[in-house]
Amino acid sequence: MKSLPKIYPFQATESKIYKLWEKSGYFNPDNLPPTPSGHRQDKFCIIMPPPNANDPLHIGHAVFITLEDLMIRYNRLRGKKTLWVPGTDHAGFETQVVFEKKLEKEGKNRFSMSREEFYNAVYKYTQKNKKIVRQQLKMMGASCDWSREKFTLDKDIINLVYETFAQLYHNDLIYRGQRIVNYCPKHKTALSDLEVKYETEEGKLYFIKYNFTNNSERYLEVATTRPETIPGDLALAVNPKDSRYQSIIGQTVIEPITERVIPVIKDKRVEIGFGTGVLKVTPSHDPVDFEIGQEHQLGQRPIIDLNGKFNELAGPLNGLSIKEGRAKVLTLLQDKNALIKEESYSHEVGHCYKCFSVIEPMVMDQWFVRMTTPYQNQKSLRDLAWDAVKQKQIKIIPAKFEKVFFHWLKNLKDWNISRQIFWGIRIPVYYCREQNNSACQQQKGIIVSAKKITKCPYCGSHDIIQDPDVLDTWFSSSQWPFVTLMSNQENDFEEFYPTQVMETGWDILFFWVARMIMMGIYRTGKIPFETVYLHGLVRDKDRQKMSKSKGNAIDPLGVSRLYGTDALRMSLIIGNSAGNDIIISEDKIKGYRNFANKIWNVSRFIDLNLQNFEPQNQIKLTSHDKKLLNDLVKIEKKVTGYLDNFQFSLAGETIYHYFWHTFADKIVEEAKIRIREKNNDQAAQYLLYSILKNCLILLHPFMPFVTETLWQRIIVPREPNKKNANLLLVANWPIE
RNA sequence: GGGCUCGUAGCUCAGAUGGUUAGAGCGCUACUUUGACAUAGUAGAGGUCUGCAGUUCAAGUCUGCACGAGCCCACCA
Repeated sequence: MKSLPKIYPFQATESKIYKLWEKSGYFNPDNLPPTPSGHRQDKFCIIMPPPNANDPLHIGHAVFITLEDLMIRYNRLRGKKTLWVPGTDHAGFETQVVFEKKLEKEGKNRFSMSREEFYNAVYKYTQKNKKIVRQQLKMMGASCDWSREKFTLDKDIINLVYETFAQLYHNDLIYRGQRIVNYCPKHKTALSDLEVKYETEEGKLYFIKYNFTNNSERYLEVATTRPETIPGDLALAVNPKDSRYQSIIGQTVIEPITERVIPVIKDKRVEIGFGTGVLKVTPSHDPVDFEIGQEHQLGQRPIIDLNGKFNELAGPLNGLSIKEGRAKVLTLLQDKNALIKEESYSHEVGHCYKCFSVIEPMVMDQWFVRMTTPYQNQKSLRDLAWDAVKQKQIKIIPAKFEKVFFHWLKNLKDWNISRQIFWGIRIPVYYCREQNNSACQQQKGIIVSAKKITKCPYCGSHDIIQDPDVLDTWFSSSQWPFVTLMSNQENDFEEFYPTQVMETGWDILFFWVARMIMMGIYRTGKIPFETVYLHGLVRDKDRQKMSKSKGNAIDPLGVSRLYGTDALRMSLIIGNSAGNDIIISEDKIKGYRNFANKIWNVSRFIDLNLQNFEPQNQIKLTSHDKKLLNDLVKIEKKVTGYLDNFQFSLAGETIYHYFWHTFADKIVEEAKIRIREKNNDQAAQYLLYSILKNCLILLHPFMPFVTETLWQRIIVPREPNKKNANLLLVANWPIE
């Protein structure tokens, strides 16, 4: 047999090894061979957080692939029936934004094509990306079951999502309402509260005169940051406890721009200490004002349209942009001598998390999920999630995020799930415009239907239209654990739900994890997963978040081609503890490439020194040898303990350190002398062989390619008759 | 305005429930091409674990305060 090359040739072996695994069928839990102790009884299932099918994978994906594959491989070696379900996400808004940018470059936009054309073009685009993502996952060594791959727009997935929508609607947990929502004027869609990012901005606080109607000499002074919304004012408000203003409650003033008469009301939401203690109430363009308006039945006066321009109700501002409108209002106020003063003022302004446009609060008809309302003698969705974590049915790692989780739930408001975009799952609702019988009127003409319909099921009218909006991506994602299992093999849901681990980034704890817990329990009565493991974000040497636009991103494929996938994986595991951001650099990856080479060369040396060695032979070991083997058992126990506790970095460091500085530096060096002095010392050979074999198993979840390559080369030919020994992928973990 | 986290070697970070001379990678210095590996080996330099006070037989690890850094949430217009 030809000896191994001096340097680990990862380029030449990785894809071959992956094919070998795929061909075995062992990624599929149904095909896994039995273990020495018999049947694989315990289950271990992870549902992959589906990467967005709108771009190739980046280094952040490499983190989750590595950690999840590590857990899956470890548990497979431990003899569990393991399932890792892969999939991709259509990522509604995100993908639409990416695609629109692409269109922009080509000089087009989404309004220059029909809704259907747009949808089809994006669909094609995501299909292309799905293929790329699949290739990349394979390259990273992901041992997921491709026969169960899912896409969030698969028909069966959509149907299940629609079922949930209908169920929520019938439980009165979903409602349509005219409410004030976060509106991005650039993308022309509403966003959920989570999609608004607040940032401190230096602005101005303007103090403005509102004259009383009964006495033009007297006026109220109002402080505002947004004078351009004055034409939308429907009242002024003061705090009922504010002694300064008791006498003027109930009087009327003149709004200074369009000179309408508006009342002065009292409301506890007004802070006595802020500005002058008088608030201008603009119910159509401010969330607090909206609430005040509702309570005092002030009605609505929208002066800004969906393009972010003022309309005719804004009087002299008609047709202007918001910025222009503000300038105009200020000149008008000055002309009227109504602007008392300006103060500089820094405050938090909401921005679209994608394009950073200033969010315009707008009153729109939208679909909401009730988060804090109990239903049918059940707890609210919020409380379902709250209790599951509180009662430790679900454990969050690291635990510090449990606090964050509860804090978020505490302040939760209803969830806006409708988006005014084209790409995504269309809301399964139709409106009957005739409503020509009482049954239909009772439903307010709202028909929730998963199937496309052409006539109203209540009154038979053909004058129906489908709701134009699509669902927030996170609405479908929140159901991912059970819809993936329900739509796969017949028994998957019964067998694998609840899953064992949900591994994802801490940045989507609210977006995704919290909502998965709510929806999972709501729909199935069971928690979706037992443990949530949150990894950190990948940052560069200077702690900057990696991104393509910053140009500091490490391309996982690039480094994997340069240094090997195993090196990349190891560098993403070591130094990466739950919840903490992970910093990687090319130097670090190089270091683990060197380690892969170390493993290779120790194996190469052993391979060259195993003449006449039969692993089956009875061998008399020295007491020193026995001690060394016993030390190895200690290491095995330590690594196992760390892995069971999700301390992957410590597990990796332990085996790394043992392999290099104990096995290679000491044990191999000592054995080298014995083998040289006593021709082919059988005990020394046995020692090296068995330690190497166990180390390959221990290292396999971390560095699957190099270990499997060596297993095929060194172990398999020497133990040809052993069942299941043909693939390291399904070998047996050295300790129970 | 509320909440959370962090401050350990030149750099980037580990150090669970407090317990022997505080660890890793990279970097640095000197020597070594010796038949597994120079993607290496041997030897070594480098830390009063931000500061102060406290709890304890014992603190990087727990408590309080101070200083410094970062993050999240939030309707004071």
